[in-house]
Amino acid sequence: MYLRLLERCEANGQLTISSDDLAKQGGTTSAQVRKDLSFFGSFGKRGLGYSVPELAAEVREILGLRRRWRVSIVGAGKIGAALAQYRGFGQRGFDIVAVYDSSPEKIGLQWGELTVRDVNALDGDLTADAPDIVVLAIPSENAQALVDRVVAAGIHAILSFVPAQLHAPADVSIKTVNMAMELEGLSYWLSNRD
Amino acid sequence: MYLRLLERCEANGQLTISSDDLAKQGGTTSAQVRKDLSFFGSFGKRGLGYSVPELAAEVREILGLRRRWRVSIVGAGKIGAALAQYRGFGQRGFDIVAVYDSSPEKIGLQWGELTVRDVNALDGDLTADAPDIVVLAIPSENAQALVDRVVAAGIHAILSFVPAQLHAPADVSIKTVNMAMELEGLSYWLSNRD
DNA sequence: ACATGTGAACTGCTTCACAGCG
DNA sequence: CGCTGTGAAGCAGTTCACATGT
Repeated sequence: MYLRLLERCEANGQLTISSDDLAKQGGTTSAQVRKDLSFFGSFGKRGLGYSVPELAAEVREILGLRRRWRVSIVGAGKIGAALAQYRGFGQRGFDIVAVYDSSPEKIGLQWGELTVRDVNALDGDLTADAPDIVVLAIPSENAQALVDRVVAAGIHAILSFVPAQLHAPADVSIKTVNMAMELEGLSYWLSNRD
Repeated sequence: MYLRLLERCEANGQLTISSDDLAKQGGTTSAQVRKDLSFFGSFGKRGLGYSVPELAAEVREILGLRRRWRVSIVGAGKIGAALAQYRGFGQRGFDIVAVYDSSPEKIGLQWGELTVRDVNALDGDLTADAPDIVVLAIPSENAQALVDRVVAAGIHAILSFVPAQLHAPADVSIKTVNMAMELEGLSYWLSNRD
């Protein structure tokens, strides 16, 4: 979140920013901002605040965004398509290098630079020309089996859009995006607001 | 998450489940499960565990899912399309009642039951035939202005796919789904794993 | 014997408040 | 003087451990 705020400041040509400003824009408190950042180092100048470009560079460094990351998408359905064609990822350092599907109707489709590949080619690709991150945009049924395959191939980072609980060893990070769960959170909010 | 696990148990015809089972499936601990549930009431039977259908009903009640919710989507781009055409929401109690866009090429398109409407009609629709939840799937530039309009019309729940920090009064809940942020989290994980 | 519900202990995160430095 | 960096205090969420009920 800090990186997003800082990039907007960079775009505006703002050179310096205080923890209080960052807090207001991010919806937190200045103490929170200072504690968050101080976990990683002392980036500010007393009496002045933080240098916007310097702090942005530090945050990028912390997040590991000095390099680019290779991302493969499994599942060429609606979500897979939306992700594959979204420009924003490239801008943020994530290159989509392959898309896979199991359906004969999808395999071979040309999506811009990408050709939808047969998911049977996945295991081979994962060892020959491995991505860093695998995105899962497939139905729940096959999801755990696919996680197992991907983990076996040595992948350590998965972004899942599957509405089910997936399991993996501790050295693999699975981030799950579940829109139904977000909506249920709003349902709870609406029901208990007075 | 509990609701998802319980629904799978229901589908399997499992009648009863222990906090320990729920914990294993959900990746937490049995104490965690019991504390979570006990916040809302005493749903279990000592020596037995929880009745799957009873607990599922309780969780649905807690989440406010005894009724259905009306959802409007603003933005008929890739994400808006994926959401509008996704079957899963209807199954979980969320009915998509309208889709809006500003582009003349999109307005009037027929998406299944839905016709893409002019976003200028939004403010009128929000008062005449208000949805409960508004989903934002539009570019960052216009997002805050749209939040303001939606809030002014009395909406209290927003699900945003906009990669920017949005602000609203305390009586409005904004849930943000930001895929770039999830990928950055994975980047951090990959960079700091050893 | 089994598994819940819950005070008590513990852990980690947030907020406070101020010394220290530009 | 302004704003950071940080111990200390405060708060919230998690884990422990056991009394309690079936």
